Order: sequence, then C-alpha cells, then structure tokens
Amino acid sequence: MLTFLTFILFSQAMKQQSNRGIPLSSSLSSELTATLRDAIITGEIAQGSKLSETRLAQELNVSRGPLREAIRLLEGMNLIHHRPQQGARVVTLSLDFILQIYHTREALESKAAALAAQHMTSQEIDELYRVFDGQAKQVNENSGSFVPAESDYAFHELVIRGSKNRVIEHALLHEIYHLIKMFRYQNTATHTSSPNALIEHRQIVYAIEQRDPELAEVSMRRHIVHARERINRRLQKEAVATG
Amino acid sequence: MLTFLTFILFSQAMKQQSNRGIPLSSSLSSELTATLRDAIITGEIAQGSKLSETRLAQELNVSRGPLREAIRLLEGMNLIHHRPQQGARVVTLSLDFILQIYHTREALESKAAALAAQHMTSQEIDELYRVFDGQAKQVNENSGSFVPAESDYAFHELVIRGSKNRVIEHALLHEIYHLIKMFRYQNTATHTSSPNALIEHRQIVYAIEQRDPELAEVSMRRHIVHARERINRRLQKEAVATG
DNA sequence: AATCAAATATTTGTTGACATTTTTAATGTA
DNA sequence: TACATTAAAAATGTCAACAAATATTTGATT
Repeated sequence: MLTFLTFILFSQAMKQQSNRGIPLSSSLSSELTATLRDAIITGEIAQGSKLSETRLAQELNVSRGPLREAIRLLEGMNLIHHRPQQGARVVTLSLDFILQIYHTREALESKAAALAAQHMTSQEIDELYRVFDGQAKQVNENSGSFVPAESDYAFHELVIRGSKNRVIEHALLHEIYHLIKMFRYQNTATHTSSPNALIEHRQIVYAIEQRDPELAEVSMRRHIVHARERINRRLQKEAVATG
Repeated sequence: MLTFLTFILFSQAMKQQSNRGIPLSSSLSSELTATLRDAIITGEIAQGSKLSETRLAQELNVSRGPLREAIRLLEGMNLIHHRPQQGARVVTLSLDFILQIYHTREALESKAAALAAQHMTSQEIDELYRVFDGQAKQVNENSGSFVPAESDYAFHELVIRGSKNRVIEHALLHEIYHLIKMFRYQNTATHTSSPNALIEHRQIVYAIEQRDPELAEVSMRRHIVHARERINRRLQKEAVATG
C-alpha cells in the first residue's frame, strides 16, 4: 500500500501541474488509466483483486466518472475483467494464460520483424544497433550475461514500431506487452533474460539490416519460442516446488 | 439516417424489455457499444465522422455517462479514435489501413489454425464440417460459386474459437473482425468471396481434421494472403477508375 | 448451534448540472 | 475582400446526487 501511495501522489502532482496554466496534455481519465495500469503491472493492486469504484475514487481523489472510463480502457488492454453489476477485477496470470500470451506474441512479433526488415529506415536500424550494442556492452561488463529488462523492451519496441503497421503495433504494445511486463515484474523467476537473448537479438538485428524478412521472422519467432519454453520450464518447476 | 433509427428503436426495445422485470443481462453502456458498433460497421455513422456526445445522447435518449463508456470500449475495438478535448471520430478505412489489418489477421489467424488443429474437439470439427458442407451446397446451387459472408464468418469464427487461446480470440474477434466486416459491408467490390475460397476452406478443414498444425497454418495463411492480394488488386483498380 | 428471512449497508449503474476548453460566428480593420 | 480579434455558442471533461442491484448483517426460528 505504501508504494501505491507514490502512484497516487505522482498522479496528484501531474494534476497540480496541469492546473497551473500549462495546457492539459491528457485528460484525467487517461492519467487514471496510466496510474492504474502501472499499479497493476507492479502488483500494488494484486492479481484477481476487485477494483472498488467508490474506494478507488476516494483514494485517488477523483469522481467515479473518469474512473469508470479508465476501467473501460484497461478492459481493452486485457488488464482487467469487468462484469455488469459485479465490478472489475484485475486479471490473474495463470501459467496457461501466460503461455497463451506468448503464443500471441510469437504470431504478431515475428510478423512485425518481417515487416520491419522491409520498412525500417536506415536511421531506425542505426538506432536498433545502438540499443543492441548497449546490451552487448552491459553483458560483457556484468559477468551475469543478462540483458536488462528496460533495454530489452526498448529493443523489441523499436522492431515493433519499425513494422510501420499500426494495427500490429497497437495489439502488441497496447495489449500484450503490459501483460508481459506485469508477469516479468511480479515473477522473480523471470526477472532476468535468457543467457541466449543477446545472441538471438544479434540475429534479429542482422536479418533486419540485411533486409531479409524471412530470416527476421524466423529469428524473432525462435527468440520468443525460447522465452516461452523457458517460462514453461521455470514455472512448472516452481509449481512442483511449491505444491 | 433512416436505418440508423432502426438501431435506435432496437436499442430502445431492448431497454424496455430489461425494465419489465427480466434481469438485466447487459448494462446500458454495453448495449450502446453494440448499437454504435453496428452503426459504424454498416456505415450509418460514416467513416471519419465525428461522434458528438451531446447529439448522440439526445438521439439515443441516454445520458452522456454510459455513452462515454461505450466510446472508450469502441476505442479498444479500433473502431474509433479519440483525442482529449477533441472528441471521437470513426476510423477511416484507407487501402493502406486495410492491408495492415489483413497482415495482422494473417499473423493471428494462421497461428489460430495451427492451435485449432491441436485443440479442437471432434465435436467442434464436426461442426466445422457442417458449416463447410453448407458452403459447398450453396456454391453448387448458385452458379456464382461465392461463399456467403455470414457463413464465411461462421467458418472462421469456429476455427478461431477452436484455438482455445482467448488472447488470440479476443484480438481477432474483438479488434480485427469488426474492421473487416465494416470494410466488406461498405465496399461493394469485396461483398462476395473469392471463387477459390471454398477450395481453400476445404484444405483448412482437412488439415485440422488430420490434426496437422503446420498444414493448417500454411493453408490459413495462404487463404488470407489471397484475400489481401485480391483486395489490393480490386481497390487499386478502383482507385485508377475513380481518379 | 445452524439455517433461513428480512432489513441494512454497500456497490454499481445512471442521470443532470457545472466548469473549462474548443469551435464557430460576428465584428471591425487594413 | 481578406484577415485578425473578440464574443457567443457548442462541445468535452468532471462532479455529485439519485436509482437499482448486490452483498452483508442482523435476528428469529427450528
């Protein structure tokens, strides 16, 4: 609850700022959406817990109108489920659900990589190289050889945006990645990347740089399939250890 | 505007019914979502037009609260775009956008077919066969050899649901297919299916029945790629004829 | 003590009013 | 006539109160 307060305070600070004459860049409901989204991703609002409108509105110092709109938007992001007359609940990330998410990601992002190989500008490819080089450097410095989460997201986001397909972009960044971040954030077992991630990233960059859609597609597919298999192994082991 | 009234009246009728003691199966905002969704798909609310909250609320005899919630939900369905302080507009289906939609569909639905080959029950496969047989019969009776739109959607929906992957299901049925229906409904050039659609459907059914994920995937991919190429040809021809 | 019914409390759904911003119209000037 | 400024109108954003449904508690009865 302590950390949740930081979100509240942050949200309030934003509100203050926008009231001080600076033009309102986003509405209250989109601020609420971002606040709740992050609170859900970090687990401050627990999986499966109910989002009480009255309580939340009180805690966040807003009326229920914008809050309800934010809940509808979060519904579209797959972060919450909502049933008429029964309220909204945060989704529960079962192993089965996570595997479904990774299957979807595999389909969409391998296609995104193929399109990126066709449509990325050379400047964008340079940028992708920079991010990759940063990852290589970080891996060499730390003996751990893990790609940091933030840098990993930046890499994948560049490829996704490089597809220049805003439908795929929307589906991945707006509906899949929030769930993936939520999962990785809340599961210590998946905090770090696979040791092979760097090599796989190199293959993806290479394929895109070569303007080879087929190679980019299979490289990305393999990368995501490996991630899925790794999660499956880890969580089944975890389930055995726990149960 | 006349047909739009039918939607309004229908919506009102539903409201009446739910007020007469029968338990409310869905909230007003979800009714509004369905009403507006259909009005957008049929083009009664034109592409690119603005959804004025005050005007719509008046016409539909509801307050703006639920209407705004419906708009947020439609936003998640890719049917409208919304900008703070500027209101909501219906999306515009440019050729480029349609091609992006079909690329996304290709990625998702080919994967769905692969999963369907693994996860559909034999009862569900029987059902798929029945729908396919119906299509074959209709094609034989009419010399036109076109698969009717409704039957076509039923076929694809069975495969999608057969994947048992609710993330893919949600992405396709909740965000892609509304746009495809909207496009096909509003473009006379794409009202009818390809003459090859029946043969391609047969290959898909066969692959699923054989429990062959790879074959199901490539069959579905080819089916959708053909559809995309056909649209591209037709609309580019149309653009030349119009311009 | 357990179970059912009724009453209470809480929660979600909906509405209408108010505040602020954007758009439109009008007016005046170059 | 064209353009800029300003005033009016309309639209979006937000809030607080009301209505209806769900959940909870209380109390009576077996």
